[in-house]
Amino acid sequence: MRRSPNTPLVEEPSQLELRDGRRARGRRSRTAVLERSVQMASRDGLEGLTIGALAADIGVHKSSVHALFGSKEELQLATLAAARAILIDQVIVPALSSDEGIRRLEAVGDAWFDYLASDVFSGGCFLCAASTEMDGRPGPLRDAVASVMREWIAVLGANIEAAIAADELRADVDPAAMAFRLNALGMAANWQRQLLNDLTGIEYARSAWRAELQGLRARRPGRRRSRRALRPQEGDGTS
Amino acid sequence: MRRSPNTPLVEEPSQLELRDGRRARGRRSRTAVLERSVQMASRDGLEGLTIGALAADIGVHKSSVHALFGSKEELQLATLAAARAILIDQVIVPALSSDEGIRRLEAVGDAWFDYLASDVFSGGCFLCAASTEMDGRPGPLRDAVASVMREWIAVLGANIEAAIAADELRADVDPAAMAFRLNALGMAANWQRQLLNDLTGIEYARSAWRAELQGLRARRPGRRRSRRALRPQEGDGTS
DNA sequence: AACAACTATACGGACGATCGTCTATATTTC
DNA sequence: GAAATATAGACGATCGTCCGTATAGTTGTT
Repeated sequence: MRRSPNTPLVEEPSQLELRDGRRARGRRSRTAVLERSVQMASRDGLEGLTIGALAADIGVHKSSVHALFGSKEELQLATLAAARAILIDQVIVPALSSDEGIRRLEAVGDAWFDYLASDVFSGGCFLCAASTEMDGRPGPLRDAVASVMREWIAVLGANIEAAIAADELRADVDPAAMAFRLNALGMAANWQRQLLNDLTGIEYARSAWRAELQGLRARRPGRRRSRRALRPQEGDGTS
Repeated sequence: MRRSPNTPLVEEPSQLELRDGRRARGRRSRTAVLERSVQMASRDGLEGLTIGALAADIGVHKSSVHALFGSKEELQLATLAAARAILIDQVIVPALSSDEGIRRLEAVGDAWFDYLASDVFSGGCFLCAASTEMDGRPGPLRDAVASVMREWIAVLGANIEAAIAADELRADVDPAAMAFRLNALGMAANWQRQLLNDLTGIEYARSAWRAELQGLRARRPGRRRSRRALRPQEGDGTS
């Protein structure tokens, strides 16, 4: 496919455009590239992402893609940022309508597992893949991945703390430990779905996520349950 | 470093040699290559593993390494097999001295977390990395990774079933779901240790692993506990 | 025991393909 | 006019693979 020099890579402006200092045409082209690069990177990894294959996929010259981002590392960082935006849109934003604390943790879990079961990324959870891919080598890309994951863990931890403060969770719950366990469920669910083509892991994780929230309820539980003193549920996660 | 043509890549025979149909000299050389390739692949991934870099690391010509395995894919498969052998040696074998069921699950957990905290692989748990790396693309390599992981899950599941049969775990425990949760703890522990350089995840996982085994004890618990009816412990994993 | 035939290694060098990057140039946009 | 965008083409580096050749190790024959 040959195009006359300097027609834009996309015609229609996307709704995902970020307001940076650059011009509108390039912004749209960058967004269009990133929409493909997140998919490719979710399958082949951030390192397996190549400018040539990406350009061929879009139908554009290699140097055009390169020029838009300046270097491969910048492309990788932009791809990571785009994936983060998608994750926030898919998992965090839907949960913001629920009250902070237990309810939002439930909502985040629901949204996360829906997202893991969906095909938002053709190669599975982008950040799960990027985490294990980048964890061995130093550099700004690894730091960026770690930063995003810290954000995610912090969201879980903050809501656990809020739940404790609101007496929705027992006071002796360690927020960091509980956030670790909740996060572990999603990562393993993504692993089982992607590698073994098995969706039951997501259901196991859903059950275990609920059990974790139910099992550690404080003596005075939230609105939903009886006001009488309640023994903590044991919850083995098998529905 | 120049070597006269056809001196073996290693002088001393290793104790890890497999008895295949090939000659002894090449077998030793292959083993020597694999000792390095598992380390490189644990850092850079199975796909990031390159014959050239591997040969340079050992101090051998590129074509020598290639000839020993025939193709890069064969090298990758052999590297995976070598990593599997190391994992078995580090995690499974030490637990075989414990009785099947709860005791072996405890032993496997201990060995696994010791292994995850160690530097057996410089890039972290080989199979955790290979799982998320390969899960997007079809082929024999992905199948091999999936096969090894199925083995691992099956080991957990078999011991959970044995524990149920021996009344060490409650009869209503779903073995597959519990194996999923146990596996999730290790994968997340490896993730936190490698990406965030934080060993506390391993301690969270240890506690949660113990809590999982303790919390789902059957009414008639094992030798260690009182014979009186015992309420299942709730166990939030915070020590 | 000696020798030849043969196979498995190991090396050196080359192949085409693809990688990221750079330069030059044309066009659009501000 | 200046800055940004897009194309075309080339660069050296590295990728996996292959070929030719030399040697070591084994096997078979005498």
